[in-house]
Amino acid sequence: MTARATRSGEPRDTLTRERVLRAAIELTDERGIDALTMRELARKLGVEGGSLYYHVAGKGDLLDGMTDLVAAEIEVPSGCSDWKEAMRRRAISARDVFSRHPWASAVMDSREHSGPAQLAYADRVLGTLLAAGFSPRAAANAFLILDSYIHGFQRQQSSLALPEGVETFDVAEELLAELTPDAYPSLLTIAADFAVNPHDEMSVFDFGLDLILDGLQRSLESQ
Amino acid sequence: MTARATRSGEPRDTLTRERVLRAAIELTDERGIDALTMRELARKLGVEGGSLYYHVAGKGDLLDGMTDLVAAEIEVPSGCSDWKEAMRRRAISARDVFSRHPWASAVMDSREHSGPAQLAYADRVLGTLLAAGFSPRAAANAFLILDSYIHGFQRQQSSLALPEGVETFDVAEELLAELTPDAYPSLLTIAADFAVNPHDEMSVFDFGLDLILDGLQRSLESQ
DNA sequence: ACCTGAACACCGTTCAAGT
DNA sequence: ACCTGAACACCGTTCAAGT
Repeated sequence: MTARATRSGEPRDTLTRERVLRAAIELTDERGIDALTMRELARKLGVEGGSLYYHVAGKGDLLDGMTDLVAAEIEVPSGCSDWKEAMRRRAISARDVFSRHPWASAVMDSREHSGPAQLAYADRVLGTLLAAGFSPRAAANAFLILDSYIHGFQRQQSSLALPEGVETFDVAEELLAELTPDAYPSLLTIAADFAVNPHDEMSVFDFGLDLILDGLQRSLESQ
Repeated sequence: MTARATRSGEPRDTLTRERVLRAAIELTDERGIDALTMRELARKLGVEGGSLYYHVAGKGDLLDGMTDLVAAEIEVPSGCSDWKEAMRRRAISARDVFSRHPWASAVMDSREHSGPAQLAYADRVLGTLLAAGFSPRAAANAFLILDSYIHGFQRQQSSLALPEGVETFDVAEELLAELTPDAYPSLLTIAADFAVNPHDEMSVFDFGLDLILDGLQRSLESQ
């Protein structure tokens, strides 16, 4: 089980910044951001805590490197004539990436430095919008609005992350059970509805996304 | 300057959960979430670190209490016949509150427990939407979409929080200066535009908000 | 060049002991 | 009932010393 248990055939040679970042992402995906500790990461790599500082400037640099690798996973279709379809696909790709790495959105927002993959991502998104006829200002606005929605949705999803087997209406009922009955009538109505027909968050995301894309298209046409 | 310098006239008597939470909010507003330490908070209150545990269950409970007090600051207009205007006002109120407490949005999303003020907030928002004719499902969706946008926008704003006197286009130019010239052509175009006419984030927020509200209205009418 | 092992300052939390 | 003071296990980071 220990990382030292490696046969001599493997490329066990030495650590790499890349290998450190990959291991950190794996660790954080599996056990959450609080479990990401320099010592714990070192243990996973079969090395001592201080050794990591040879490949990474510090924990901040580690987090920056992790988020940039995650950003590289987001696909931005190019050569797609329809800007709306391109933006929809990259939004859905971003949502999928962030649901694979639920910590990434929060870490991105807490750090200020953008790596090359994040810059390339922004460049391609903005390029698509500019090519579609958005003014520089309008393109920047559209990017900001879309990303606010994508990140905000992800943040609420990951904070609502439920243990296996627990359904949303269980939580809703439990929540309401511990409160005085008539204190929150509207919440009760919503919870009751959730208990009857379960909720599909995916389709809600798509609904809101199309709503924003339609609005952006309208503003583009009346520009 | 020390909290002990209090004349005997003041109600110096004893600590309260309320006073602990208020001091924690003040400390975090002034010096950021990393500066919020049990020991530092205790020092601000003229008390020892361990004493706080008499008024607060732990740091998690402290954060929950803080966010609930912040949530209580958000105004949700009631008795307003126009749901759209009510939602616009509460969104702008939320944005103002979150810009006074830039740490609050991230902390809310990282914690799972909602306090009474947060529940009351949700109840009033949902109540407004239900009264306007939204189905329970549609009201829940609209709430989720609007809050995703509000929180996501705030998160990007606070991560871009600039030191006093630094302008957005300074940052853009500095960013691009350290890169190979032609690597990010679209980013360059945007940065150049920002350098000419500075950006007003407030109006961008309003633009995106109205865009979403209009879309929700359309979906309500065709329901 | 890469890693160890020990140290430093700091953190959240607990708890006997004081008043 | 409320607070102190010291302890515990943990954290990020540094650095001489090893190979």
